[in-house]
Amino acid sequence: MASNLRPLSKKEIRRENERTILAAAEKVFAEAGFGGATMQLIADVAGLPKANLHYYFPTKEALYREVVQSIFQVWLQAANTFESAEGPAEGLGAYIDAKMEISRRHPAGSKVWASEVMHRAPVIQDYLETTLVEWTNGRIDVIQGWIDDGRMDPIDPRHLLYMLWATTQHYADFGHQIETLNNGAPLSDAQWAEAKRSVKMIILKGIGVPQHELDALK
Amino acid sequence: MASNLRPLSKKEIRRENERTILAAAEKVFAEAGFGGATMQLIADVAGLPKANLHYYFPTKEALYREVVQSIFQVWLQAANTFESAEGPAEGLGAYIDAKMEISRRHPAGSKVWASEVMHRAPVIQDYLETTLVEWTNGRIDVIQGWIDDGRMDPIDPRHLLYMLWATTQHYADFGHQIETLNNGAPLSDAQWAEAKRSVKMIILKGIGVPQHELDALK
DNA sequence: CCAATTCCTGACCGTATGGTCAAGAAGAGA
DNA sequence: TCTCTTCTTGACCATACGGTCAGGAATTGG
Repeated sequence: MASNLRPLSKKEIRRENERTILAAAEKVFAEAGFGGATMQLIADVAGLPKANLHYYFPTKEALYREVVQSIFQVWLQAANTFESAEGPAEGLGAYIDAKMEISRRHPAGSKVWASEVMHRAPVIQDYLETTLVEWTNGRIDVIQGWIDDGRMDPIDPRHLLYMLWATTQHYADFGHQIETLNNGAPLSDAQWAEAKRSVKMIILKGIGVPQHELDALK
Repeated sequence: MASNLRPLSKKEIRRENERTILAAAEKVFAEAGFGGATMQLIADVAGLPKANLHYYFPTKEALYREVVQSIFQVWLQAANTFESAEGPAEGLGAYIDAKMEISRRHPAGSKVWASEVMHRAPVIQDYLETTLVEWTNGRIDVIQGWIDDGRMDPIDPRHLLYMLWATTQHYADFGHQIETLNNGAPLSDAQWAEAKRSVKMIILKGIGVPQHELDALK
């Protein structure tokens, strides 16, 4: 019973429809892959006629590109937790929390991203080569700084980053497998908390963060 | 100039063609996903007419199922390194080595597997619920035994396994991203060695394996 | 040597898909 | 109110796809 008394303005209509279509597309692309997704199915999920999708997004590729780009934005935002941190325990701990939360709240987005990269990034290769490379190099400098300050072991920062990405995104991308191994049930709040705790503990301890800093994380 | 003097027997022909087709299919499914892959493209890669594929594998789904199952076998085999181990350093260390080697040698297979699971395992859900569950529970017992013996910290074995899977498979599934971040070049022998070393060190130290056991790993 | 069986493949078919279009409905702006 | 622009959508189209099939070639087994 949504009260739609006042008719929507054209601008509102456009914004609303684009949002609806993008949400439906993210879901369908995640579940079926780019090749397996059909415009008809996306339209059905969005509750709009197929021709209407093509009014807002000229081609399937264009729609897909928008989906991937919006995911990349979310991804980059989480990465900011890194910046202001004062040391590895705080910085990496917050980063892990943020990425785990994304895996929990936006599993479809994570899957679309994974699928895109697995297929050699046909539509966002330029992003990888520019934004991602810059971001990564910046974080490598931060981590190297921590190493130079003796706040963690001399780990190759790249492999540490890969491990962070892999582990946190695994909970979204392989969520179905995890669910199956959890007797078919999604992880409960407590299980998610335990997952975060385990990941943080293993990694932070593994890179040589002093015990008293770990204790401070609760 | 392969010397094909003696004509192949029917059985050899069948074995050879099935192998060729499965190899081509694995590659194409990995690169394009199930929905994006076409029988025509698989046929081209295999160097056979499309109709010939349908002679050996009745449908696209049947061919795909064979590919996924063969990957699952490789996966299970690597898992045996676990069994005979005498402690976490040796057992998990060997397991990580084995899985990293699979990621390096069979990236396409890993990608197909990842894609299948991401799409909620439409064709191998029964395997997940039987073989994988059994295997996982067995390893959990092994790990729990190590914990009970005080050979490692009391980590939830499930999340440790997820981290192992995620991290090792990441080098295959996200190999393109890693390559991009490596100036577009594949990892060298030395870089692969360093990756293995980093992963093993972080995880084993992270779960509380005593330092002298880590040193023993080189 | 002669069936019987297995293998091979070009041509073909029905369907589903991405995309188009024309004609109308609905706000916007004056 | 009247025009202009934006939005909506059923019907349509060309193509590409998975799959079929008939008929010939090759190998097998007796």
